[in-house]
Amino acid sequence: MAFDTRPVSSEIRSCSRVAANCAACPSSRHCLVGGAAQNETARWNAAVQIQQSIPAGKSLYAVGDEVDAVYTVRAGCVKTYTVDDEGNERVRAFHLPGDIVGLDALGSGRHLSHAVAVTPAQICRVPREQMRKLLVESPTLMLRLVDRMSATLAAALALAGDYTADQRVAAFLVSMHQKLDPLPGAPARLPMCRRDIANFLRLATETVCRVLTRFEKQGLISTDDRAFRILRQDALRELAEPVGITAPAAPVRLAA
Amino acid sequence: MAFDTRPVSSEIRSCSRVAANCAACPSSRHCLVGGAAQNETARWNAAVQIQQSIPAGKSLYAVGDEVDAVYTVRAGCVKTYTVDDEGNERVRAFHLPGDIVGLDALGSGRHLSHAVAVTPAQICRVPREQMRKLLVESPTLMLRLVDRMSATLAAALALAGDYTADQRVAAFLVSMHQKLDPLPGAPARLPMCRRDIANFLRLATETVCRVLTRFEKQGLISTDDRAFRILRQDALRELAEPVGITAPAAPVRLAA
DNA sequence: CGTAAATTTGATGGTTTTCAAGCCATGTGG
DNA sequence: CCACATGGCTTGAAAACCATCAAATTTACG
Repeated sequence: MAFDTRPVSSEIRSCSRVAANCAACPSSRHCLVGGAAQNETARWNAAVQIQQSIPAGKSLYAVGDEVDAVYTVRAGCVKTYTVDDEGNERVRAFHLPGDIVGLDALGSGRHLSHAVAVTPAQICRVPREQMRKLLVESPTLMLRLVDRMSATLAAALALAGDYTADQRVAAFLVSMHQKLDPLPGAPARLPMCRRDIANFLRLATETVCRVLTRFEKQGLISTDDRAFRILRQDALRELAEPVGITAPAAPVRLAA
Repeated sequence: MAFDTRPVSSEIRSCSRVAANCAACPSSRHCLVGGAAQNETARWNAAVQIQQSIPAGKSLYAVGDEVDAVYTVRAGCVKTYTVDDEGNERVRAFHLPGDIVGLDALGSGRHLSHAVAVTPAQICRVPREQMRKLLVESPTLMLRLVDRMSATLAAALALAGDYTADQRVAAFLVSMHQKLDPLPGAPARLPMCRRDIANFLRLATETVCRVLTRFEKQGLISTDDRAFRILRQDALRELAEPVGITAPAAPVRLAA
């Protein structure tokens, strides 16, 4: 059991269930509604039923569960994974603030993966029907969603190629740094343990570890436990480029 | 590269039309319409505009081409592949009799991959609009199509995992033997060269070669150039099982 | 029949995994 | 407060596995 007992923000500890308030949400700039017009934010806000604090290690849903809602991550980190015939866990994705969890099975109606909080997390719950209605009413949201889903698929397929450990780890660092979006000068802190990173990248834990130490020795990054800074973004991006999971530096453009 | 990749599609459109006759097609049992009711076969037959022989190495379409039709393979083998930034070819799939080629981009309207005949091939051309109409009119066809597409996606994702060369080759042999479906006692003959197999499986050509030789020494298969027999299906399937690209022995069952 | 391509085999090297051990922080019970 | 256990992280040594390089042999085809 991977409980993470680091101190968390008072915000997360205090509220278990509160009324949604997207306009004041600190993660809005990462969220699907971020930058949406006033009335759309309001509509979204009305659809979001519940904000809930999830302790680290707790499951949001399991394989086979009926899909009755999708979730957006407001704070913390949620991982989704599958389990094969032999019981081996296989991390499919890490979901950070603004990401949507639970879209994998909107078609079949039943979840194809497990979702577990990696760190204490705050999530917003959007009932399935509300979500569907929102998307029909708002072309902008729909476009954003399609954009995200295709990006997710591309990221999943990107890991399919036969890349070196260096390329995978570099791509992971760049991608994570981008998503974590730390304040200028501040380090980014990875929410997940090395084992999960390795599993996600299809590498041995030791390999991830060794690559990180080498990157640090080469002056590409600096690390301190789970926190890291990118010292030479150009070199790291060049390494990561063939993997192609890194979005361009500019924020995702949306179709008009 | 000895392949003549000049596009053939204009030739296909302009050449004299051969009347399709699905009822008499030797590949019907592999085809989407195989086993369909009489009237559905007739509808499909009416939609199929052209049967055309394609010489080995000729291109059906290229990346960026407008999607104006889908094709079904009647005989021979067609491979689809993408080309990355560095010009490296990457085989996505081999299409055998009954398979549908060109579905990759029904949404975007432009092909995302190249399609080339690996051997002399016979293909049937179904214009896009006809295809769409057929699917709307025939729920059975639609179900069959969805079934095939999900199987294709599963196969693509299966190769994403980190499997050993033995597992990959075993899975390939089992899968191909199943699709080639040789007469009892007869060997199956692979239509594609070792290089394409290796590319598809993300292995070096020499590795594929060595694994095949070893499999033969171990008595799992017998080979003669591109032809092969499976001598110990159980052992081969056990090897291939983690990859999971092999359908169950029974034919695919369709919802009523 | 001869050339080019495809296939096969051998030798070598690099990358990654595996096995093993040590370090460090955290938590528990005496 | 200390001894001890635990789990995550790191490092080292060895082996497995596969790619690469090189060359021999076979096959395809004009």
